[in-house]
Amino acid sequence: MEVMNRPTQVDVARLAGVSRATVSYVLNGHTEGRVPISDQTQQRVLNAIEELGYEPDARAQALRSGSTSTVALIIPDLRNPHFCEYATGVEDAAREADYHLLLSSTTLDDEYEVEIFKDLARRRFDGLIITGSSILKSSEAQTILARIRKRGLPLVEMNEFYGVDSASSDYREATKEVVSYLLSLGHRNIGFVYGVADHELALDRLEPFQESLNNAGVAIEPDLIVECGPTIEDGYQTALKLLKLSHRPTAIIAVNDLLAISTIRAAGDMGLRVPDHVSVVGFDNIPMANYLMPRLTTVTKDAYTAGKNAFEMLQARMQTPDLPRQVIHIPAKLIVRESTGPAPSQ
Amino acid sequence: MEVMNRPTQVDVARLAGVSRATVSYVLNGHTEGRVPISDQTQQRVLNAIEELGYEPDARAQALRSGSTSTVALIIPDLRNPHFCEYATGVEDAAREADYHLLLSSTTLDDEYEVEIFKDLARRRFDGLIITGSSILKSSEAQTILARIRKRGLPLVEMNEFYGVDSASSDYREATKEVVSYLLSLGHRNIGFVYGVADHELALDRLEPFQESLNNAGVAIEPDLIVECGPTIEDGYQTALKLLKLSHRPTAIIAVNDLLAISTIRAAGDMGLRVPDHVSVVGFDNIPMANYLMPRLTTVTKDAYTAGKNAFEMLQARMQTPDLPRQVIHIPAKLIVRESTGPAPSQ
DNA sequence: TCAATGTGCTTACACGTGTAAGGCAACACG
DNA sequence: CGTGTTGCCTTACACGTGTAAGCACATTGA
Repeated sequence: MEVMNRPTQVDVARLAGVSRATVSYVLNGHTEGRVPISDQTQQRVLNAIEELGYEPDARAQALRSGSTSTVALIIPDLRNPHFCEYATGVEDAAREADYHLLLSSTTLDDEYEVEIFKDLARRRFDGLIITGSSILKSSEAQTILARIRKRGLPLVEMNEFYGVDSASSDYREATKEVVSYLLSLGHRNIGFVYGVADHELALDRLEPFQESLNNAGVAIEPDLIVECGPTIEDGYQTALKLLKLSHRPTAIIAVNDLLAISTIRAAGDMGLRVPDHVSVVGFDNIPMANYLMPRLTTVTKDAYTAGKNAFEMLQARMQTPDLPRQVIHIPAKLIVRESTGPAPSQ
Repeated sequence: MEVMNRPTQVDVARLAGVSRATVSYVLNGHTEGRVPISDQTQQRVLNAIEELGYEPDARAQALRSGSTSTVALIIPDLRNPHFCEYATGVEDAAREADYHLLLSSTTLDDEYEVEIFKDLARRRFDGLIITGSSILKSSEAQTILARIRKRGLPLVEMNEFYGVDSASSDYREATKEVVSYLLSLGHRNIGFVYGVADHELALDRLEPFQESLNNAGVAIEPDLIVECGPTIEDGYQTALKLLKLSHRPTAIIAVNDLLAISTIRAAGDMGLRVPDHVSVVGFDNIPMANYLMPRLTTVTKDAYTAGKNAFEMLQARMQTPDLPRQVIHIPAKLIVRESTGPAPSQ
């Protein structure tokens, strides 16, 4: 098949019998004040455009105007519905503002993270949203980030690791709420499934967890806190391990809903019912949490509006770069459903 | 904060005391054969690059070279794990080949679909992968698509609606397998939750379903086939409706796993146990299907490798545009787990 | 009648890059 | 000494666009 080059303004101009600049003016609607073009000529140009199926070249426009109408989004894992929610929020907001989304997922792979980030830096986009900030640990990535910031490129982060704009919703307060809720149900042996790609990423859950137990005078068993990978299977294996302990936990907190799902499954496979024998709490309130068996007790973080907020923030910064630092905290709170109940008397 | 323009080759050249072309040659490694550059000069250039933190401008490169190293992917819904799997496959393959991903989700909204598509057409990318082809129904979108194809832009579709390259995995055979499996378990009253954004999108499940029942001499009750929206909640409501029928189905097929999840939930809310009272089958085999309560009987479609395949196909086409039409069928087959069982004797 | 003001269009430059073609010195060979 | 040849670098064009500046002509006002 013959590859046919797409038409440019030159082609349109030739067909309409005018200069290329005229085409550009017609396209951009500068035909009123500054550079008047007669209705007749405009019509000829428009006809030619129609006939050739001309579409402006976004690359040339980007080069010329400096703006790409693209924002880049880096998320840790496309497979986690939570981040998809977030991405959807960003995308919808971006679409509304006529921006495109350049999406990269680091697929939770440290090796690639820096690579992706470096590669992304070569691209031109008008703004960048970073979620899982483990990317930024490598010194190489740090250098690039410093450059980006120096250049004044709008940057929004989901967590609050850098001094840039952030639409964050940390789970600190909510985690305390979770723990005191479980304590009030009589649980004293609480397991913690810490499945993350990067340790720092979920400290807002681990730290208040330990702190709350301390404050309540409950001893923290180190082997009840198990660090593992971020996949469903990781969560499953870890939960199995926890439930096989001699001092088996009566409640398990998983750092996200995905892991909570496989924790419930693990309990089931050991003949334990949720919540009768074990209570399970997740985080993120992914859309399906309310449709599972049992319905999942979890912590909201409206990822969709968080994503929307992040983009809007980015947009504000793009419009007025001199804005003071923006910070939004998105409130998170415990949602009690069916996966938690009183500690078994035993 | 002062917005600082990023350095260009001109800046590097000035600092290194050479011409801009020299910088370009050093950057592209043409220093051996065609345009030799002395080691000393190369070093000066590299130092200047380092000092300024120069990174080539992807826009200019794209304009100059004609290639954007970007492929666009349109998926119907970022919120459905199935499509996320697919997107992850595409992304991984793309990354490996040093391509970027411009991701658009139509968010299942007809109004936006055409808009997105038109908008995307203005962008330059080296290839396009389309999944849910309802986009292509509007005549406007058709025109654009025709142009794209005429221009010879590599195009891969997931379904097989257009005569282009396709990495499809239709569910026709697998659906027959599902029905005969359910029939063998004694089910005669089988419900069908048809939750899709676009009717055509799941005909590969509806048609063989009806056909198989016909062939088996089982009457098709029209009210057992319920069309609904694609969200979890849609599936939940629809399943409730089905289960409240006087001739309540003993098995329900949902067109995807997401809807199957909420179908199971609906059964639970009506006091029906799965699979004892009702059997449920989904499609797509999303990663969590094997971790649900009960584990979901579903139909595989390895979305991840499907995505990978789609990209590889696209790449083959990009490298050699004259390739004959490529078609891959990804095999799909029934996976029996825990959500199906013998029809209740009643 | 002649400058001043529109009107309608064109010519020309810039954005940052890749690369063909050309120039200039040094050196080898007859 | 004249004529390649080689090594190193520069000048110049092209990609497709937006827009400032300029040019030709008609119309107006004194």
